[in-house]
Amino acid sequence: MTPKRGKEETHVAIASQEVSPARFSAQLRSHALQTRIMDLILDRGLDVGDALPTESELSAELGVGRNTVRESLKVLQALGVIEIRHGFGMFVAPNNFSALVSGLTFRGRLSLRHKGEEAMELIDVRQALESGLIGPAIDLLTDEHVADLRSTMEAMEDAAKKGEPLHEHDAEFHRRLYAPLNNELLINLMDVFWQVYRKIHLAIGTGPVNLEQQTQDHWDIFEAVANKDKALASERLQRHFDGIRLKLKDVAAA
Amino acid sequence: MTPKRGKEETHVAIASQEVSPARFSAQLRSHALQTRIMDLILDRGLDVGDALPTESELSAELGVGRNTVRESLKVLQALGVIEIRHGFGMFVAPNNFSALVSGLTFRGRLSLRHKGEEAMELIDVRQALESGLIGPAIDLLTDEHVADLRSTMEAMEDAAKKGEPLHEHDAEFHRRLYAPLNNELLINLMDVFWQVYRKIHLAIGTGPVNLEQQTQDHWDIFEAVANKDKALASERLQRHFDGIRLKLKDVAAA
DNA sequence: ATCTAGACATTGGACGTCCCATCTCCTGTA
DNA sequence: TACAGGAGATGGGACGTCCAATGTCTAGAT
Repeated sequence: MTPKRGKEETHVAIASQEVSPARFSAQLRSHALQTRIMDLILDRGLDVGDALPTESELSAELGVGRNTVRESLKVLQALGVIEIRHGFGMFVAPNNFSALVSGLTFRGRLSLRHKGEEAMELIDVRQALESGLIGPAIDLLTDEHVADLRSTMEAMEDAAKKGEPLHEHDAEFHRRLYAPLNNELLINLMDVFWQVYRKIHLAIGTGPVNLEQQTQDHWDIFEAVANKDKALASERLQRHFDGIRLKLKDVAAA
Repeated sequence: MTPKRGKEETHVAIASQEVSPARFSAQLRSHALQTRIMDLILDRGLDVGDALPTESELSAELGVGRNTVRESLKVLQALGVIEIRHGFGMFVAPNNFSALVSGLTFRGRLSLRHKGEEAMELIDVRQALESGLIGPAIDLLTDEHVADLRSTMEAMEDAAKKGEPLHEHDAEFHRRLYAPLNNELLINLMDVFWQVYRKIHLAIGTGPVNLEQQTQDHWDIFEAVANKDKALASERLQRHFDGIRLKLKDVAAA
């Protein structure tokens, strides 16, 4: 007999955060193991780039099977905590949020099947972050930063003239826009959002792209930033994202 | 390029952005497996709450061992993609960013050993997000939202008078502040940041807390929001985070 | 007829073992 | 001196086995 799963009456109330008295050990044990490994790293004073004990050593020290510890290690790798190199060892990873990309992308694609709400939410957050932080960034802007931005824009323009895709330059532009803030977390976050947005876009198929318009938008933003006109820069960024939002809506409708 | 942080020891140069041609299969195979599972979910049209195939079925369908598929499943669980319930099955998880908390917390604690920079960066991002988004939130604020906020504040005041910790009310206040935006991603993100901040704070030991002052800060913010005074609300939020930042610095110094 | 306790099937959790893949480092040879 | 190849170590993966948790179903009592 094949009990058809998954199409039954919706199992409601999955994952309510309340303390469901039932599954205490279920979820928590593996999580506890992950925590123990992270604590071990912190306790031993390991720093970024330092090597962790081998899988076997960890298995012995933590008193769990190697397969079990491997599962936790994979999770830690996915969370960007450690880096695993086949045949060499495991190391404390540098800051790296790329792990979040896949999870968020999945969410986005899942929601796109319905109304694409979540993809819009992503744009909203990006818009708030970028247009809100451009002011503080301009405060800290140096000539060097402006020069970097200009060279990025020139590269983007070159690519546009050649008809090449400019997403890499686009990402680089936004990244450098906030470099003055010297906030790695922010840069990583925005990078993640950017990549997720792009992956979702790829998954649903990109509409027609207007390379010249896209380049001009960025030049306009650059101009406002170079002139240290915070209000104008913020407004143009706002517009920039409005445009992205509209385009996404169009594509989703098709 | 991510800005280089301080120490540059000469041992293993791992994790450089270079695409080491060797590490293709190593890192990518497990990642590919995760992607295959996510694609399988999307292809079959599974939605939040629907059941996935069992571990054995997945193992057979994907042509990999059960242990291997389990590692990927654990990763997907950690990324908040699926929910695993012992003895029952695996299900597509609802939006849930709590998975990111542990990874970010680890990062924060790791950085606190040096200069606590990363914890500060976290505050910066929160500050930018909250003070930047309070305006749009006020635009969409209804009387009901205000009532919710007021009741949260009253609960906080009660707790303060009893000398109880108010972190839960604190979190609730900030959550409800942005409820009008109806942006789940944002709420989840801010929740994550809040929890990470709290965990880091716990880990390094909380300094003396002034319950009355804390409550008053929130009342001030509430007042500005209830009066729909965007500028004042934004400024008071800004100051609120400035206070948090100072306190964190004090604790880290001790 | 209804309710409850316990058996049962299903499913994930943990572990051990074996072998393969890949990396680094060292050694030997040209 | 330089290059190639092997040795050793380490992670990657696959089964197989047993354990534990959970939901369901049935038999018995009331």
